Amino acid sequence: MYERYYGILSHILINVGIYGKLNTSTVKLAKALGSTQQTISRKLIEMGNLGLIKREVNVNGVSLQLDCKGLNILKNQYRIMKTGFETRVKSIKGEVRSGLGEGRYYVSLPGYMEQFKKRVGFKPFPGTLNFFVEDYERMMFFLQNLEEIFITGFKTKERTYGSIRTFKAKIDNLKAAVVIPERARHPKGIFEIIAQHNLRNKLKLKDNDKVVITC
Amino acid sequence: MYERYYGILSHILINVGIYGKLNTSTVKLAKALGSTQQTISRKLIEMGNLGLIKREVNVNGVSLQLDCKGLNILKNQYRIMKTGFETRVKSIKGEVRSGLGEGRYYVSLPGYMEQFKKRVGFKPFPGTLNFFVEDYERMMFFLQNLEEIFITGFKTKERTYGSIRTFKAKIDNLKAAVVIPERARHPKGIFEIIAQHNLRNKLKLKDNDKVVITC
DNA sequence: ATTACTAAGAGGCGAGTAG
DNA sequence: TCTACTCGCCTCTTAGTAA
Repeated sequence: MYERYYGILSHILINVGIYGKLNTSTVKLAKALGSTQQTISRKLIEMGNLGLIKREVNVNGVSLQLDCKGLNILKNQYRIMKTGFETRVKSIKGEVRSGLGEGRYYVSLPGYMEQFKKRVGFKPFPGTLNFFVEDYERMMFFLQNLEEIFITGFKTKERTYGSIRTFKAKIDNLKAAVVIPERARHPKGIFEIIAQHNLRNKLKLKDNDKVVITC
Repeated sequence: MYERYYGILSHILINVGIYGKLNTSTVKLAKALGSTQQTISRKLIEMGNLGLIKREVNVNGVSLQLDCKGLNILKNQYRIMKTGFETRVKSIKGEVRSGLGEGRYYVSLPGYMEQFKKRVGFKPFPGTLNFFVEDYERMMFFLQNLEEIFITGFKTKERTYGSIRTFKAKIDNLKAAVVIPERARHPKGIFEIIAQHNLRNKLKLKDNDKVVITC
């Protein structure tokens, strides 16, 4: 609902804020928004009738101001986006799981290992610790908080290896990184983490033990 | 451009953030967004083709993830709104001007005066100081920073008096308020400010003197 | 220069339905 | 169930043009 008016509403907002009157013309607006004079003219009339904007026509063009309803539409949209972008999850709880040993194989490949060493800040132990996170959505917002390092894929004569999304994190205050291979299919909620040492030994972890990953 | 996809894009963002995969179905999405299964299905295909989302169809429904382009669209829109809503202008420069004495008349009306006393925190001197602001847009963002008090209009036997947007501010560290009558037509950039005392006397101001209004 | 009407064509929407 | 196609309807867009 009202999405078709977002362009004009935001244009007013960014130019004169929530209280100001924007003196412009349908031609200028059309150019700014990649539309036509006729379409803008019609939309402004509609928006006026809907109570989204206050609109005054004068000899130089039109004077536009956000009206309550239009302002609320923008505010709601802003609130949604703010939640999405600014939600800060500082830590996440997981349970240790056994993987299939694939992580060990991939991490140990020089094509990945060299990039980890150079860009993540440690030479990873050739193996991954798998863990399960109950609240997948929360995990995603946790990842948004972490510094992302993009490990690029590579090719050998035999096959292609995909890229790996890598997020710097900490486990028990040890430097670590959550790794999400572009192509790998884990069951939902299963993630992998790498660190300089064998985490199972170093932290004395066994399956189903609780772990906390932090920023 | 792409406004028609904002609903779906924001829905993904708020549910699983910028990295997550959202497991849903076209029916669920349609209900959540007030649309129909067919329309959502078609839009998802379009969005996939446009590179806005990564889309996987499975037996339970669809799995959706923001793709670079879709994420950038959201980020741009967010940036625009953030600028519009969060721009913080702490002070504004103006030059003293002479008004037409209307301010004096209106402020002194009991219908307004009582509200000022009760809600703005001082009994205003019956007169306004007019000032001119070069950067109208900046002034609007300055106003956004101030506490707004809405002074409602009233009727007498003779006529109707409109409402006055009132913003608490300071001039030379004195409590004051910028007043913008709903109906009054000032030339662009001309504003009025009220305070407990006669500002022209108290601050020894004459026309064209510089003043600074602060939060 | 403006805004905005008209009319025709483009394109989105959703009921029905296949797979 | 699910997705997604077809097709009729209707809305939106835009060129032309009036005021």
